[in-house]
Order: sequence, then structure tokens, then C-alpha cells
Amino acid sequence: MKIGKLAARAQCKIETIRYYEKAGLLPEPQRSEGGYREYSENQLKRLVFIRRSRELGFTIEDIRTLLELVDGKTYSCADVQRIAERHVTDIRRKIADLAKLETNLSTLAAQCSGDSVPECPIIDSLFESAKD
Amino acid sequence: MKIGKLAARAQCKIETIRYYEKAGLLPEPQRSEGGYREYSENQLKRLVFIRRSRELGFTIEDIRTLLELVDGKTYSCADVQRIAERHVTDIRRKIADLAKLETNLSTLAAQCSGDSVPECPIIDSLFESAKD
DNA sequence: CTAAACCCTGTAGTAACTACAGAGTCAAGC
DNA sequence: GCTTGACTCTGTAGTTACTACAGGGTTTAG
Repeated sequence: MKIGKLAARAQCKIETIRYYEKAGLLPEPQRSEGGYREYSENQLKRLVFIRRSRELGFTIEDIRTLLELVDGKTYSCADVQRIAERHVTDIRRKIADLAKLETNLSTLAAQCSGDSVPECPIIDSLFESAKD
Repeated sequence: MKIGKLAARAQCKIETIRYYEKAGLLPEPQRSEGGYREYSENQLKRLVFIRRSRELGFTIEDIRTLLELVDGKTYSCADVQRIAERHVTDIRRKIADLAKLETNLSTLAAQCSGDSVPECPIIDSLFESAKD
């Protein structure tokens, strides 16, 4: 199958596939006489693996590691679990940061009068130098 | 004061200040004979405003808008509130996305045996084509 | 046989910085 | 007077994970 078909079946863009190839996540595929990339079902599986990993928020680096483990057939469940748990920790930290932000910002927004006057607690607070 | 002092007092890097200048958030300051940037206390206040806005997660574009409102002295509390509330909505969406991710990923990680065997529910799930 | 649909490479753009390289300026100490 | 070190300057390239062209070549349907 050619790259367009692969992209449609894997639900990603053609450029993204070429990007993954350059990044070393997908091996260079065979080429047709005219120089077109030709993909197999296995390549499709691999691409879906990559897409799903990205949807779970793994970085390209993480995915490279996961694929190396898979390719080397040397991976253990524990290796993968370790990568996943580090990632979960990251996500939890991000959530906590955003939650703090949300609290701060909605507190400030709630203090706004909503009037068309040039006095605004948000602006005032941004100009203050102190910080909690 | 020169850029190094400004950076120290505003708690940001020298390069960041020059970046903000290029981005149009900070006006081009006066120069000394030798060509060094010279800053006033007002410039410091403005930079702190920018830094604090960034800490609250506003984009450079948002900050440009806020500063235009402030500079034009035409801003109303309602304008600012609108920008802030759009941002809060963004943050809430991001939190929800991350929370979903966290649930998925920690469910998967919990299924891992943690053994040094090459069978792993995470890898298996990534290779599946179906998706909820 | 030609026009549309597909594919190719390579480069530049995105956000918000950060990190140099290679050069110039300034103040203090000897 | 000179040197050394700390500071600053501009300009460019790198970061992440793509996306969007430009300017070509290939394939296929009518």
C-alpha cells in the first residue's frame, strides 16, 4: 500500500509518517519503480502503535525506547511499566500545576466587576511585584 | 540599569528580555554610549507584569493584547475578564484531557505484572487497532 | 493522450524561549 | 598603561512534534 492509504488507515497525515521515518520510529520502506514508498500490514501496525502511544502522551523519545524494547525482544513488562509510571507522574504534576493556575485565575476573574471601567483586579495583581 | 540587573530583579534571563523586546512586548530601551540597553523602574514593572502573566499561563499573544489595553488606557475590566475567562476554559479542558490520560495509563500500568517477562498489557494494548 | 490525483524532496513555519559564537565595552587592579 | 574579567552586543541555531508549502515527478482513469 502507498503512503496515502497508510495514512488513511492509521488516521494520521502523510507528512507525519515521513516525519516518523526521519525520526527513526518507522524503518525506511521499500520503494516502487517510480520511487513511491510501499508499506506492509506490519508497518501499519507499527504506525498505529506509535499513534496510540502519542495519544497517551508519550514523547517521541519514550516511543523510541518502547520500540527498541519491542524490536530487541529483550523487553520485560517491568521495563515498560517503569516508563509508563514515570509518565503518569509527569501527568499528575502537570494536572496539579494547571489546577493551581485555574484556582488563581478564576479567583481573580471573580473579583472583576465586569464593568466598562478601567480598574481591574487582574491588571492590578499582574503589576504587583509580590508573589505567593 | 543594565540588562543584567534588570534580569536579576525581574527573575528572568537576559535572552528572554531581548526576546520580549523583539516580540514587541517591551519597547526598545535607550542605549548607553557603548550601545548597552538602559532600563528604568517602569520597564522593570512592565517586565514583571509579563513574567507574572506567563506564570499564569497566558500566551505572548494574550499578553500583547493585555498590554495594548493597558497602554491605550482604553481597557475595561470586562475586556480583561473576558480574556481571563477564555484562558480558564482552556486550562479546564487541558486538565480534563490529562485526567483522562492519567486514568487510562494508570489502569494499564496496574495490569502489569512487573515481572521480567516479555508479555506486557501496555505493549499489547498499544498494538491493538481498536480504540475507545 | 491528457488531466486529475497521487507522490517525491527539501525547506520553513509554529511557541516561547535557550544556548551558543564571535565580537565589543567597561571597571578595577597592578 | 595595560590587562583581565565581567558584562554586553548581534545573529543564528536548537528545542518538540509536527504542519504546510513549493516545485517538481508518476500513475491512472476517461
